[in-house]
Amino acid sequence: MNINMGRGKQKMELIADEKSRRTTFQKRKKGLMKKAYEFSTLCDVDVCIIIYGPSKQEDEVHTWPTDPNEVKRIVGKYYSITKSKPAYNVVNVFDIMSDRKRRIDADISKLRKAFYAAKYPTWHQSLDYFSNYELDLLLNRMNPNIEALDRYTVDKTHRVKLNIRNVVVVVDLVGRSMRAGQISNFVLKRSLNQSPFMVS
Amino acid sequence: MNINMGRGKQKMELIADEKSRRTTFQKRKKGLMKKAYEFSTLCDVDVCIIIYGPSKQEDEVHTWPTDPNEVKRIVGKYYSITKSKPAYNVVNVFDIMSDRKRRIDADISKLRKAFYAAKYPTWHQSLDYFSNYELDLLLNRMNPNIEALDRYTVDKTHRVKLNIRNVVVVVDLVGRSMRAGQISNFVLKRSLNQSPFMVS
DNA sequence: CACGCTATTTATAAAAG
DNA sequence: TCTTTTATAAATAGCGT
Repeated sequence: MNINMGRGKQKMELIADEKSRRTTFQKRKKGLMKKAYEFSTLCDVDVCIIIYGPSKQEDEVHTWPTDPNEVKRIVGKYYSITKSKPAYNVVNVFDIMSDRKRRIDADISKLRKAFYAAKYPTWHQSLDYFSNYELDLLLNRMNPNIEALDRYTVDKTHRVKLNIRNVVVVVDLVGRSMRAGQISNFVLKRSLNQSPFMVS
Repeated sequence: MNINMGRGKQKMELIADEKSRRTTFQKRKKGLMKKAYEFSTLCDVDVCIIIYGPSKQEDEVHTWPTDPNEVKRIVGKYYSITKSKPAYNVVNVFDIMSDRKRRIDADISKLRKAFYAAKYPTWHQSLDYFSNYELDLLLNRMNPNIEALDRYTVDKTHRVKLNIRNVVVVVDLVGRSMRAGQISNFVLKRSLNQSPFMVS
């Protein structure tokens, strides 16, 4: 056996050698994950780490926690915290929408039935968090029935309009029992690199 | 001086004593951040850490990188990677929308002018990333002029519809020169805990 | 390339100031 | 309560199998 030497401190800069860079990536990724786990356990705090592998492979993403739902939850919390304070001119939806609501109610009712009939009971839950990920799932679930749904909505004031340029529009017409101020929930998702898709 | 002892390994479980838990939180947070920095530097990878403080204070969120835009960028990447594969029935927007586009074009043109006149040049940039955070900023900027904008959109097919139940709808009518397939960009943001707001 | 090994450097729990 | 110190545990870079 040789005498080991030269494992000293290294400069804090990009590791030039690709081989050792990959090795270091693996080791330190593991270390970071472990630290996150310990930190979370010892102090009982929400921690989330997202790491991208050095390759261009899209599937090379590593997270802690592993569960995408947890990642989403923690990230969502971040967004709700860091968002700028709304400075809206608040309009009383209840009053202004009242007559429009009446006009739309009948249609909504039909739509709601149609949608429930389509058996997407998880939708409500999905909407409880702002989540690009979940909206995607939702969209995928909806898609087979969008045409049918659309037949109900064509030419209605509240219809789904369109999706252009990687902007996908989804309309939640389930309506949540249409309590005051709840006409319908519009959920739109803009995602990059997405195929053109349209609800006409 | 006393002889130091008892700094040994500790059980991997919640630290009962609040005082030392807080101390550990600070120390390990710092350590984790440092690790993330080193990792990112040595291996040139995107890393993002989000940590919530143990208190209930909403502003107790710590991230690495510190820059919210970086956090947003990295998180956005995560979403675009983990999203389920779209299984859309792709419709050729160019064809189907062509005549509707013609009808709408004139209005869009007016709207675009109105909007540019309102001097929100940053909007385009904002739209380059899916970002709850940025959409908030955008919405806040738009708000003072939404009424004016709305006057143009009332009763148009492409008007902003409404926001109910913490779902905020924003319409980008800038139109990006209305190239084929680009009617307009609809941007909707659903954010929790937000005041009722409506564009009627 | 995936594992061990070990010299060193780091991180950090607890004590001290 | 904060800051610094110190003993110990962990992490890990370079090497070998």
